[in-house]
Amino acid sequence: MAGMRGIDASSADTLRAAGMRATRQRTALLSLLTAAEGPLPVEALAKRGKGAFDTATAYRMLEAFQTAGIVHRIELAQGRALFERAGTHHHHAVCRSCGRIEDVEACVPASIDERVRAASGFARIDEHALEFFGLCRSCV
Amino acid sequence: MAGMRGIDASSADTLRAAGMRATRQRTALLSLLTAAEGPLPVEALAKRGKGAFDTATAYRMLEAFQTAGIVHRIELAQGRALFERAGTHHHHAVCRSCGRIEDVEACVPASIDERVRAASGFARIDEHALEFFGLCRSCV
DNA sequence: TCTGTAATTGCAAATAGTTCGCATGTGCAA
DNA sequence: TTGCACATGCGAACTATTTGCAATTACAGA
Repeated sequence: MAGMRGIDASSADTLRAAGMRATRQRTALLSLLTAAEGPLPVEALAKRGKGAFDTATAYRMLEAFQTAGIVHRIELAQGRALFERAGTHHHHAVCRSCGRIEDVEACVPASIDERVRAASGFARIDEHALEFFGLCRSCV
Repeated sequence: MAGMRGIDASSADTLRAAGMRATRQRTALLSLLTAAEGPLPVEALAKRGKGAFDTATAYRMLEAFQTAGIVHRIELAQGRALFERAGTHHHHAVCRSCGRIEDVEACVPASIDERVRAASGFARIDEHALEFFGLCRSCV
């Protein structure tokens, strides 16, 4: 792997490919998101970042990532946004008791976006989110 | 309509049927929600309530309504919760530009909740939410 | 490789939505 | 009609997120 400058090389490349500067903070944040096992709140990202970036900066970076389409923001926890690396289309199951979030493969027919567009007053529908709520095994 | 004590009679009945006191504030809030054309933030409910109830109280009432299953809370606007009268199962289309929210009839097959439960680590799935994102006609 | 410059960051202060404590008020069962 | 547990209003406290601004830094071009 000649030329690899570390585990963050691909994150830096992704950033530059998206037209944004590959700063130390952004590279660290994107690496964390890529390695994450699920959606995380900024608080958790900051903790995992071990001081590599400031919280306010994290929010700014995440907004930029969102705009670039490399990160998704979801609002499942009450009052706190969660962020996850974009790429694989999937949905979530949320435990009402402990808040645990699990990725879910199940999805709606691909044609549904178009069907909704036609039936609604919308000019275009380019994304959908599907969430399931219930109780995980640990919460009986 | 003998015996009807006003337009809020049914709201009061709904409250008592749910085992909660039919206070002036609760009756007013539930009437507003029932008459609403879509999900509303607490701010809008308070404004429509014209001083009939306090904002802090509105949050408390809405939490009680949620627990009783007569109101749904959704998190579509960034940072502010929206509330709507429960009853008809439906979903939402959200305009990324102006934030407009429209009800949508489209849904997933009824069997999907069970399928997700079986495939996931969840003991039970009793609800799902489906949101569509795009641009409404007014936002081109 | 060095440099200029515009983009980015850190810190601290400001917002905004939501929640809480507590004294007062009130629905409703008896 | 009355008692009292439950509800409400007010203000203060919280929490997540955003913003202003000066200092720092990535990286295109020399």
